[in-house]
Amino acid sequence: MVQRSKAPSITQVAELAGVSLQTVSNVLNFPDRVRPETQKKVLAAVKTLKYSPNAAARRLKTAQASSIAVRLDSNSITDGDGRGLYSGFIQDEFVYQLTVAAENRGIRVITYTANNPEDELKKINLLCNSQDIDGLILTSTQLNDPRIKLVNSKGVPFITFGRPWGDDKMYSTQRPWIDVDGSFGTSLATQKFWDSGYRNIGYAGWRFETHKKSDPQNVNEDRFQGWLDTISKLDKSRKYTSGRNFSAKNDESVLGGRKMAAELLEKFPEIEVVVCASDTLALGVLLESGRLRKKPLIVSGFDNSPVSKEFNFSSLDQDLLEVAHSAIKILMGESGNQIRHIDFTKESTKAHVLLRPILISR
Amino acid sequence: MVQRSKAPSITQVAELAGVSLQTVSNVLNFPDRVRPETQKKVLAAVKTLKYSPNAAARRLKTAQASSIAVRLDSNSITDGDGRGLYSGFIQDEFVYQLTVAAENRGIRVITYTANNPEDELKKINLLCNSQDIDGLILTSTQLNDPRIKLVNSKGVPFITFGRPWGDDKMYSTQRPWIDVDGSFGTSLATQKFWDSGYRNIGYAGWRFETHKKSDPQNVNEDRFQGWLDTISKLDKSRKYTSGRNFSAKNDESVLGGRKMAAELLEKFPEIEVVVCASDTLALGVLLESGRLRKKPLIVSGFDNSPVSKEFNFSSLDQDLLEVAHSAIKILMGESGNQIRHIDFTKESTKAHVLLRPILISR
DNA sequence: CTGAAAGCGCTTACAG
DNA sequence: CTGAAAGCGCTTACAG
Repeated sequence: MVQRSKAPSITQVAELAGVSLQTVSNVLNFPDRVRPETQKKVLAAVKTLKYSPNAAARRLKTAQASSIAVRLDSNSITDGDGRGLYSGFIQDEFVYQLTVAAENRGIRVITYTANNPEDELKKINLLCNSQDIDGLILTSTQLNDPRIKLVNSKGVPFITFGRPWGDDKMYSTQRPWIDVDGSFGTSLATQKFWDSGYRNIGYAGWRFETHKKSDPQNVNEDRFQGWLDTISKLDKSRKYTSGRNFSAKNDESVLGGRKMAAELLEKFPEIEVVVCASDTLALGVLLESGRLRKKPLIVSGFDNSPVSKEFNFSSLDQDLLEVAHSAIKILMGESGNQIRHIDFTKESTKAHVLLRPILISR
Repeated sequence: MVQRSKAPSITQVAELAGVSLQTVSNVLNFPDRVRPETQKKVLAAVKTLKYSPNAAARRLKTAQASSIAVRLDSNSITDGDGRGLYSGFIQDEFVYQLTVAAENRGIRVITYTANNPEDELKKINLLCNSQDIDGLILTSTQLNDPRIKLVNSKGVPFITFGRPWGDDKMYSTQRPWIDVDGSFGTSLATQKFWDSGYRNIGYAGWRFETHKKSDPQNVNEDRFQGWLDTISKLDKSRKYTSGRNFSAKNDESVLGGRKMAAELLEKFPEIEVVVCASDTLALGVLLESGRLRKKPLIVSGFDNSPVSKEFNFSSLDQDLLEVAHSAIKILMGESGNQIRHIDFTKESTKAHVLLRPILISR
């Protein structure tokens, strides 16, 4: 069995190149300080020895972990309530793209898991205290999220993927976030269907509580609002103000979609198209309407997941590579390789990024 | 803005506790060496200061990264060919469970990505040379996988999730792996359906080339073989030897499943049940047979993904937590917190673990 | 059981 | 442009 060979150190590179440690370090970190011939010698030695700097030593000296952490969740559903066909699609794809974006800046991504919120606080605490990370990605944030308080107390830069709905400080630079504009998405789908000549465009989404605030207070409401505002504006012949016409709400499951299709077809037989809050719901509407009628309803979904591709319906695509790049920018600024507290008042980087989904027509 | 507070060091703990560094280190790493009263003092100081050892310093000194790496793939399909409804389910769930299992042993999981095989070699090379990891998880291995050669040359312990099909050294301790027994799975489903009284049990799977070797040479063939062997044994009334009776092969897509349902129903109208190679294929068979007949065919899928739950059909479940635990054992042995080269001839840990899926009946 | 000291492999002021 | 030296925060033989 091959034993792990002791990796070459900077000392060996210096010896082989016939220069001092300092020079080797300079060639690697500040090439400008060293004249070309010396650089060449050093680089040749680096190549010969297949040298890479020892990351632990560098981290110790620079006090920079050059790492960020992100939580991973299980996609295996344990209980009975539906979570759709591919609940983790966005999260998993985001983590993938985050790793891509981080690699581009020389940053490592460390994953962690949590059984419950307290467990997560412990894990984050350890990650920060051991100085394993100098930045954190938070997903699915709650109102008054205790994780934010913790991370702030540690002075570790963070960013949330998803707006902190309902938080007073939603637009404070203390609460940087990146999100995809759901309302814009459903509006876009509605408009496109209208432009294609359809006039009876319904909506199938998730349940939410009504309240008196003027702005949407969660994702469910946000996506619904995009459809409602747009169809109300386009179609003056009906009153959509109650929000009940042509729209239905149910669980995130194929069955939920099926139920809504049945409901909508019964109440509004003239309906032609249904804008849906998710690909799972869209599939439910598609299948059930195909069963009840000869010709299924036209549907659009959300996330452009494999489901929408396999069943060939339109869907709103979130550009997760761009989401990930934006997240990294908020942690590191426009360039450079350090995770740091960005001064959003002085730099061009924005603390809040709302990306627009695009409609993939099928 | 809260600046990142300088974390407490072992020196400060020692001062507060009124002991030497050495003693603090001992309390943390070898508690037995220190008497209880001293331990108490030290632990109190640790708590007061919220001290965690600096991971970089520990790594530098011990020359152990206490980290493993695993590749992440995108689940977003770029080209036209079907990859099913949830191609990444097993991989993503495995990475999640791997993180859980690693955390239990104090090991970090680092993710990386690769655009192509050469890129992956570069990434692995860097990870090893910078001593960021001391163990590696490899998925989707190829015949004569160059990654294995590379990692072996670095002397970094590794394990593959998935058997190295066709490799001469498949059962060598130089090639440790963990896998799920697909053949056993489809056999199990076939047997259960038979026991329930069904007699006309077909199979819908992926395409593969036939060859002259006696053993299956890939996953596709392995899953097919489980059905064929079992049904041949149970049903002496027919000849299944050609492997063509009651079985069909196609792409991993809903459409592929649909095509096979149509084909099987036409050729064998008496067919009642179809054992499928995946949940995606099972859904295709379910939907198409429901369209062609009043009563859809009974199907079973593979992976117990959300698809099988949403559409309520039976599926073969891989216990990925156990897969992950086995992977960690192969890298670290039965206990302890070091990633190392296990001497499989001397320890009870096995270099090859083939887990049995269980049938979730719905 | 406890302490003083060396050293892991880097980076970085500082001096030349 | 280059070199000798200090020090990051640990762990670990070694001496008491």
